[in-house]
Amino acid sequence: MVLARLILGLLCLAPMTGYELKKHFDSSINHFWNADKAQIYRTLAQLVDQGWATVTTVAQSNYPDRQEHHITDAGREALVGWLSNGAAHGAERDPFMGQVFFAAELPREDIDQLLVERRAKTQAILDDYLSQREGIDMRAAADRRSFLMAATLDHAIRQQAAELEWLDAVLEHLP
Amino acid sequence: MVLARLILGLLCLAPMTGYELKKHFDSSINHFWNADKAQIYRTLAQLVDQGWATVTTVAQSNYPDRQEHHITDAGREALVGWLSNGAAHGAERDPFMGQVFFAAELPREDIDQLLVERRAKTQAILDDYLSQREGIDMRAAADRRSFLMAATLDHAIRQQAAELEWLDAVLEHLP
DNA sequence: CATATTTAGTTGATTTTGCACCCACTTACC
DNA sequence: GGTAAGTGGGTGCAAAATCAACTAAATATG
Repeated sequence: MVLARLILGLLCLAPMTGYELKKHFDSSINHFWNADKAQIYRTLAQLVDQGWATVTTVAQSNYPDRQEHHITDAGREALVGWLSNGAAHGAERDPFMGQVFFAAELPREDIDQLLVERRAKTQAILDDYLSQREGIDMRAAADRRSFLMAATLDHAIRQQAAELEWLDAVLEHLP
Repeated sequence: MVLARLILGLLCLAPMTGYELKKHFDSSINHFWNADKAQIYRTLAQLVDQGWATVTTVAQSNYPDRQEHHITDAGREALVGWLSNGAAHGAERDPFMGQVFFAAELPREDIDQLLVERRAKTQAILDDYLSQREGIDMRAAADRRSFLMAATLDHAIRQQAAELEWLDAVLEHLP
């Protein structure tokens, strides 16, 4: 399961609660993965069952107890195992492309609307990624870890930019 | 469900068997969606239950009977309904980007290997898309339906090309 | 002549996902 | 002072997706 590995990756950076993991998914990881809260907690439980993580309850003065999850050596091994084997390069699912593929069933104005709406959303996402990118210290990107993390964001930026160009081309040439 | 709409879209082009649908997914649609055989047959059954498609058994001399699925008017309505509402623009899941994000756990040579392998796969996929693209009659793309279908392939080509450029940039600048 | 591959469809088990809830307590805002 | 948002953790359920096997006949390939 991919989600399990991503969680292991994050736990490898620091011990964390499910709640904190969810925040990471929604902020740092959102450009290439998203995860449901419930799924994160369930996967964490699995990781503990498998011996890839351990939990320690840390009491706090005001807030609820933290269920801090720590990666184990076995967990690190599993992560490295996943990283080393170049996975399947499949899936690539995009419902919007499905809509475009069959859009000829719509009247012309509705097709334009579909594309224009998508353009706005894509632009918004691109802007979001660009502002995330600005927040990254370029000196820090000299170290390999930060460089690679920033690189995935760059990838997302390139993808969104390419999609914008494509949308404009389609809007222009649509017969 | 997205799959149900995609199947409706294909049935809209011509009545088909589950087997033929699977072939379409593996050839014409593969650049933005893939579907399991079992799932296609189950979704077809659902479509019939919902009244969005009908089945007629067509006997053949040599081969097994064809369960030909025809879209109904209600099915066409459902398809158009899906096409008109600009869906959520979410998901964007890419396990490989997860591997890159955490690749710093690997020794330098293994990171290079990960990227180089991916480069080869991406190039192969791009070549495949490009050869599919060659097979498209440009005169036919003057009609709107063919244009839009070809456009989704162009999108995939742009995405793969952008990924290649990105991979090269990462390979070059990785500290 | 034997072994794949193609056509066509089906079943079962399991996993993964998504959605909607629920708890309890604290701090911030108007 | 009340209502929202944040911290932290969960449950239950259903839909969707995946994997693997199994049926069965015909045709193509070596």
